[in-house]
Amino acid sequence: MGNNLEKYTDVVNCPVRNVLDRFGDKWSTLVLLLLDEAAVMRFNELHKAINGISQKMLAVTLKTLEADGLIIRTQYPEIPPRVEYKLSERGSSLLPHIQNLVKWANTNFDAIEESRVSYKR
Amino acid sequence: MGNNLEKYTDVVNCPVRNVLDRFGDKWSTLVLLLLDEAAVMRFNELHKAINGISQKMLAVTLKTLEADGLIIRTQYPEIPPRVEYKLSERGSSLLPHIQNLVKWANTNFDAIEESRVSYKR
DNA sequence: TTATTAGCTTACTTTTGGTAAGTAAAGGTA
DNA sequence: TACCTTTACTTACCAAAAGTAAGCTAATAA
Repeated sequence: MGNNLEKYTDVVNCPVRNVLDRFGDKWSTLVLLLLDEAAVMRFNELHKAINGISQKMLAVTLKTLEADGLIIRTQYPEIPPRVEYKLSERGSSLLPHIQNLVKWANTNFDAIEESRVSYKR
Repeated sequence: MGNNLEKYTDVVNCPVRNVLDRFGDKWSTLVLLLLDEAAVMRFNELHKAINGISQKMLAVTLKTLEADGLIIRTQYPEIPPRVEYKLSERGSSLLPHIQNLVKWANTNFDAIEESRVSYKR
């Protein structure tokens, strides 16, 4: 009863779940990785850089990342509008962990693919 | 053109995306964390431990984790059946990275919640 | 008049997750 | 004999979430 499994099993109120869900989606980590390399990027730059994302999903992704304080949005009062996105400190502190997952995924990709193929047979 | 953004932007063929998608779902990390603590667990133990998962989703989750070689399924020829799940070496090698994300989520949870609230206003 | 930028809106499709029921096999109970 | 239990699932169906494509907006410059 008093063990530490409890902290995972209450899915609804779990802080971890609550946070990880936000960048466990299809695009968020991609945006974070790109901003880590590019310092600042504009909306259309990101849109061109991420092959296959729609404008709507990019807008939604940027908005939730901003709401969570992981990226900073700077808007310039110009016409046509100019908006720049960059990592916040909080976002930068998350990035090493994502990079580690990326490294893990890269080193284990081939073996996992093999497992998947042989699992089907 | 020869920069290293390319390795992220081709979403369809991206090995990272391909791998991370598999445990970026609703339940997989939860199962991995539980197996890390418990060494071995049976189907119904997991079902009881994870508040809110359906039998179907647990079965699907365990199957894909097994297909990727992250967990090992051992079946005993008894009636009623007994099936035990445990982490594989590959699964164990992934776990520290997940734990790091969990730690990050826990330390940043309060601040992120605040950001979310003030973002709405 | 058209292009530009950073979106928003609408309608639609796809993917994911959830519910409820059923199945198998052997043994125990009435 | 009929039926109830347990375990580890599978199946059929349904709802919700995520994603897509296309069109709309603003103000200005070419």
